[in-house]
Amino acid sequence: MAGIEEVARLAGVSTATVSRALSGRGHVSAASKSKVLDAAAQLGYVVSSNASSLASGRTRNIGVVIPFLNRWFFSSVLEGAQGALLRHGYDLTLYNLSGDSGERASVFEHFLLRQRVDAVIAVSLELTEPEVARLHDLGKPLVGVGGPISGVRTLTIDDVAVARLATEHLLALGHRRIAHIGGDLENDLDFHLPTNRRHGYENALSDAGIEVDPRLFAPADFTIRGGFHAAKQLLGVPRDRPTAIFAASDEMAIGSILAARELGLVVPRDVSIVGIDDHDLADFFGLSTVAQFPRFQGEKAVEILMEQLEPGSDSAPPAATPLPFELRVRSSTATPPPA
Amino acid sequence: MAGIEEVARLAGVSTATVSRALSGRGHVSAASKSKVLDAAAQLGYVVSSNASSLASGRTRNIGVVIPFLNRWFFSSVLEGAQGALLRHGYDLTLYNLSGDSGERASVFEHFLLRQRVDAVIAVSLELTEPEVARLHDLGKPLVGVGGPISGVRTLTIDDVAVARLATEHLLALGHRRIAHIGGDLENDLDFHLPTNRRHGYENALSDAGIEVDPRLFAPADFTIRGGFHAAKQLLGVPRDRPTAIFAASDEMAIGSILAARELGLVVPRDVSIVGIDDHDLADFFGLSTVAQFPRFQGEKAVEILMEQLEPGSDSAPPAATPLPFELRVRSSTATPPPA
DNA sequence: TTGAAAGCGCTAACAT
DNA sequence: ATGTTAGCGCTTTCAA
Repeated sequence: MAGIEEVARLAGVSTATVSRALSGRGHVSAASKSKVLDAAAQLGYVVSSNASSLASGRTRNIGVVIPFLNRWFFSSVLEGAQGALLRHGYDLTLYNLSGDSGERASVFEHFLLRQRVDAVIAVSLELTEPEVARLHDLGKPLVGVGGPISGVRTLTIDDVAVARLATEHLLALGHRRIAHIGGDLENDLDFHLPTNRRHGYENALSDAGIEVDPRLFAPADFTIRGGFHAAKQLLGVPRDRPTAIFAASDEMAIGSILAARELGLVVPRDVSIVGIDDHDLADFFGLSTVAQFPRFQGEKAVEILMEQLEPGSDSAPPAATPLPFELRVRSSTATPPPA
Repeated sequence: MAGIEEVARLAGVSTATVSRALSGRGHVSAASKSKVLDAAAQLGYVVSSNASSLASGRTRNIGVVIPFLNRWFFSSVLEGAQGALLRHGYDLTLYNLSGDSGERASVFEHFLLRQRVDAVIAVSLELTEPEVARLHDLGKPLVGVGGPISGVRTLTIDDVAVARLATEHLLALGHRRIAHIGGDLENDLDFHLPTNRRHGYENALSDAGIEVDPRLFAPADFTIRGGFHAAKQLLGVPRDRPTAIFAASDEMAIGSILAARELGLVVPRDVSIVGIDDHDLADFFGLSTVAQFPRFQGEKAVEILMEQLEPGSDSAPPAATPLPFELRVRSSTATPPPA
C-alpha cells in the first residue's frame, strides 16, 4: 500500500497538494492535478479512510438502520440507497435490528457512536426521542424512510392518498362491497402506515356515499400467508360476499388471490383484488396495485443526505417533492359480477 | 463526545491503561480495570473507531460483497452474518454488486482497499484471480459463501448430495418419471450450483436404474415465474407426463405448484413437487424440500473470520464441518398416481 | 502492572 | 497555487 507521501514524491509536489488534488477541496493547478492523478494511478494509491476520517472528521460512510432484510420493501430501499451511495463514493454500513431490543440498544449506544458514519438512514423505524437526540447531539444528519419520526426529515408516500387511489379504482369499476385487509395492531413497527391506509380506504368509501362496514375489515401481518387467511375469512361467508378486496400490501393481495382460487372464485370475475407496492410478484400474478418505488426512496434519502454533507455538490435540490405513486391496472380487477 | 483522556483523568490512570482495559489487550489490574470501566460508563465514552483503526490497523468492520439483496438466500445469509458480527462487536459494510461491471471494479479497486474492512465475505460470487490476489496482498482474510472460489475457504452445501436427496425422496415414493427444473446457463452467477444439482438428480436416477431423459429437463431462472413457465412446459404434454418434478429451488418449485394448479392437476395426487431451500413460503405452500440454512451459513462465515482475526477468542474450532441440509417432507409429495 | 511518548496516514490551517 | 506543520484520538512499544 503506497502512502500519500510516495505519491507526493512521484508527482513532485507536497502531500497537501496530493490531498487537495484527490479530494477536490481547495485549488490545485490543472498541471499538478494531472501529475498527482497519474502518480496515484501508477502507484495504485487509495486513501486510507481511517487516517482521512480522523484528520477530517468525515468518514464517507452512511449507517443504515433497518428492521428487516428479507422483505421486498426493505431490501429494495436498501438496494436503492446502496447504489446511490456507491455512486457518491460512500460506503454503507448496515445495522439490521432483528427485533432483539438489546441489539437495538447496543446499536444506538455503541455502534453508531463510534464515529464510523457521517449520517444515518432509518428505514421504517420509529426512533425514540433519546435515540434521535443522541444522533442530533453528535451532529449526524438523520433521514427516515417510510416511517414517521418526529422532528426528522422523513420520506414516506402519502399512505392515505395511496389507499384512497386503490379504493377509488375499485369504486370506479362499480364495486360497492369492498373489503379491506390491513395491519393488525401487534404489527406495530410502524403503527401509522396501516392506520393511514385504512383511513384512505374509509375516506374513499365515505366520499362515495358508502357506509364503512367493520365486518369487511380483516387484519393481517403483511405476508402472503396472512393475506391468505384474512381473505379466506372475508370471502368464505355464505352471503353478501364482498366483490372486491383492497389489501394494504401486495403480499397480502397475493395471498388473497390464492385464497380466492381455493374457494373456487375466479379473479377478477367473482372478486377483484388490488394491493399496494408493485412487488416483484405483482406482475406475475396479474395483480392490480398502486406502485410505490422503494428503490427510489432509498436513492432519494441518499440525495438528501448528500445535500447536507456535501453542500454545493451536484445533487438535485431537496425540494419537498412528495414521493410518487402510481396505479397499475392489471388483470386482478374488473367490474363486479351482476347482482 | 468524551475522549480517552477524560476517561483516564476520571479514572486516575493513564490513557494507555484505559486503552488496555477497554480493549482487553495487555494486563491491567482488576482495580484499574473497574475504575476505567466506571469512568467510561459515566462519561458515555465510546472509542473513536477511526483513531483506533489508524493506530492499531484493525477496523472491527467486515465487508460483505453480495450480488442480490432481494432474494431469500442472499438476504438470509446477510442477516446471519450481520447478527453474528454485531455480537462480536463488528460492523458490516455492505457492497451490493448489482450486475454493473463498473460497480464491481470500483468496489474491488477502491472501496475494499481503503482500509475500511478487516476481512471480506463474498456471497455467491465467483471472484477472479486478481480480485482474490488483491485482497490477499492486503492481508485481508476472505471467505466465500455459496460459490466456489478457487484457493479460498468457501462454505457451500454439497449440492450434488442435496439434489440426490430430493430426487431419492421422490424415487422412494415410487416415482419413475421425474422431471427436473434447473438453471439456465445464462444464469451464470454461479455456474456450478445448477450443474451440481443436476448431477445429483442424474446420479440418483442412474443409481435407481432409470435412464435420464433430457426431455424431462427444463431450464429456468430460479424465480417463481421461471418455475411456473418451465413446469407448464413439462406438465402440459399430452402423454407421458412426469409424475414428479424436482426443482432446484423452492421458488421454482412454488412456480411449479401454481402451474400444476392452472393445468387442473392436484398436487400431490397428480404430480409431486419437491424443491431446495426451505424458503419462507415453502411451509405456506406445503412444499416438500431439502432445507439449507443460509442464515447459519452467514453466521458460520463470520465465525471463521473471527477465528483468523481474533485468535484465541471463544469461537468454535473451524473444523471442516460440512454444511447441514435436511429433507423436510410436507404435502407436495406423495406416491405417484397408479399407471 | 503502569505511564510516557512516538507514531498511525492523512487534512487543514497558516504562511508564502 | 502550493508547501509546512500541527494535530485528529487512539494504540503500542519501551522503560520503569
